[in-house]
Amino acid sequence: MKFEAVTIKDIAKALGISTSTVSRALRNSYEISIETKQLVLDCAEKLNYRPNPIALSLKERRSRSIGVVVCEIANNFFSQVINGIESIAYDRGYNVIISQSRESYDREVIDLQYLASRSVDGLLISLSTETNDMSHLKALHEKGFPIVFFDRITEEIDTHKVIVDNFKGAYDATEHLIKNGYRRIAAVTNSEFLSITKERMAGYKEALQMNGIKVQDSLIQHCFYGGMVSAEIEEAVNNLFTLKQKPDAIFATSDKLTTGCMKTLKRRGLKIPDDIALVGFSNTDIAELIDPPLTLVRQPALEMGQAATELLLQLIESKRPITSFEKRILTPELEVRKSSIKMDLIAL
Amino acid sequence: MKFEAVTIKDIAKALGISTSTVSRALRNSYEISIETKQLVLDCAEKLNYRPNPIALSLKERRSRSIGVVVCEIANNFFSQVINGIESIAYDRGYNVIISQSRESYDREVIDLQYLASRSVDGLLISLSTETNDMSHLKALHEKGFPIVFFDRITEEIDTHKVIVDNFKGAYDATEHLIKNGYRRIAAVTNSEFLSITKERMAGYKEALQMNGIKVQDSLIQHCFYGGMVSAEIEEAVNNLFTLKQKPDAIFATSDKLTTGCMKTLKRRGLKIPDDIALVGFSNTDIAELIDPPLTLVRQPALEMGQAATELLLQLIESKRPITSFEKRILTPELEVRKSSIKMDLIAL
DNA sequence: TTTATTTACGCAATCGTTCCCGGCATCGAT
DNA sequence: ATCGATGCCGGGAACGATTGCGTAAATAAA
Repeated sequence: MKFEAVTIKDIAKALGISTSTVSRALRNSYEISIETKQLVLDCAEKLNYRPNPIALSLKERRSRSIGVVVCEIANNFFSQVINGIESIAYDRGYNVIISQSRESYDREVIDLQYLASRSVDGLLISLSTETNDMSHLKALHEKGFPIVFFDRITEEIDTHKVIVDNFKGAYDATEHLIKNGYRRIAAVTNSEFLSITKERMAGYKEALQMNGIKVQDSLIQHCFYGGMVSAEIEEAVNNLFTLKQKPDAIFATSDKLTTGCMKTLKRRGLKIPDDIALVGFSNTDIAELIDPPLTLVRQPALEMGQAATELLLQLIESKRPITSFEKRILTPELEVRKSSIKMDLIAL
Repeated sequence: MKFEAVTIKDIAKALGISTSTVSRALRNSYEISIETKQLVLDCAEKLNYRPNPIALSLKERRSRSIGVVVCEIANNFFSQVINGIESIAYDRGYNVIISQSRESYDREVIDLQYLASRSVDGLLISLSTETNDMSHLKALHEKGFPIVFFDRITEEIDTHKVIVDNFKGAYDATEHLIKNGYRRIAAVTNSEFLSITKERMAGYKEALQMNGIKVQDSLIQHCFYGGMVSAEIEEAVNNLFTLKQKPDAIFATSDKLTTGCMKTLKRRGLKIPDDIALVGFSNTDIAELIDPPLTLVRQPALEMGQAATELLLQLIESKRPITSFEKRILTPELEVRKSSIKMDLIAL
């Protein structure tokens, strides 16, 4: 099924002039008389002419589209980020092409090749959990291909980055638990490769230490696929509850881990927050509907998408190579609800 | 910032042969000797050659990309649909370009123009709530541009469509409420223009009538923007509770409306399901965590995205114009939880 | 040996658009 | 009347890749 479209040739033929003249008339060149311009404009309107962006892309060697690689679209945080990306890109006349790595390194490499082989002008990426080797990204970056990292970044590549203050988010969450009387605070977290894991765990540990609580490795459970495999979370929670000294609170470091933990805890018949408290990173919009209402660290996802896109377009549209890069750090928000506050404390 | 890329010309020059030979060697044509092929392949590998999809698009008059228009990405249902779309498109070598109409007709028209001006080979669309006039879509469709509707469809255009059995979903939900002793069942629903609204309301009404309950217009509240404006839901619920005879159950017809209703009911201090029951269409993955666990009609969103994409690619890749179209109807699932079952009934 | 056939490659057009370059009028100035 | 300037427009190359056609050399068939 092809569908024919009007080109400048059609206009040229209809008017008995050359394509150069048509092109110039449409671009409002000073070299074309007003009468001819009007003729061309009217004819273009009549034939419903639309310039062919592909021909333009070939000529200008830019596609006016940007690639986005995230691990998963159907995720509160990432879909909100994409929302932000799309809003800026749209305003600036760029298409957004989205790929999911599904937390797979191989898939990420393939996605990148696909996107980068000149079909996109730049790339926004949040690394997959499996990604440990950055050579695929380095190769692109060294060729001068514009890349902006967001959320899950790497220090190995020097370019713009947008993250939230993960340290602070985790610190605040952990401190909040401590202030509410919890002492044996477990962490259910992502792959240790991920930047967000390192940053959040650093915040968690710092909060414990600042409050005179010793960090215990047995209380830290890593879920390599961040809860994409639900058995992972099950196992993590299991490990925690077979400890001699069980935890009295859990800090979960991602959306899926947080809700996954809650599901597991409930299935075990545990009362939150009395048997165990729960705080986690999440961008759900129904935290208040959950039983009990969920205390969470919310990330400004929309803003993150917007900031990353602005920085990327800046790279793309800059005349000269940019050598000085920015790491933009947004502030997460701790939203306190009942999942982290013991009932007897409320009674006081 | 441009970044230079390797073309077949570079290979040709390096090897001292013509671009035709390079092209044919790369496509493994029988006209090229094995030795030359090997030479070209090695050189391409060495220079890290990647074919330019844009040049190909121009030549073949197809972009190998499809456009998607939904009202909102950051929505459980749509992000799962997109997931399905992306999975099929990816396998078949197509890019996915996503646009959000944000429930605006104007924006939908602009998005469409943007996508359709030959940068995409076909279109997947779920109509915006404001869309009443289909002329923008008809114009494209009549030119032979491949379009597949999903979720929010129109009867005015004859092409492939994928929906769920909205009638059944609503019927089952309503009947379920009736069987659990509810009689004054209100409906909080979307714009009356939308196909899904019509279908779901028909199922709702039929279930009432089949059970000898009269349909009361005062119990039907339309939220034009489907809860994107939260005041809308507030007002709808308000209207219901200022009735002389208040409802004892609410059936909400979309994700946002369902959670929105629940928020509003909770803020009013109403106990669900004792004061009022709640059932709604939703694709949330944390229904079991909600207080009370939410009874919902779940749509096979992933499958819908996959089916729509398969049908679209079928249209795109067909040699001859297709004249016979399919309406694929998937089956929604009623997931019963506590939000729709009175406690005293449970006790029995 | 001559002719026919195959092998292996190059030339050039094509996709839609832009833009450099060149050229023909027309007009004013000399 | 001649020259230069200006206004207005067309020809054609280019972007990167594919492909029909032409053709030289090598081989096979006569």
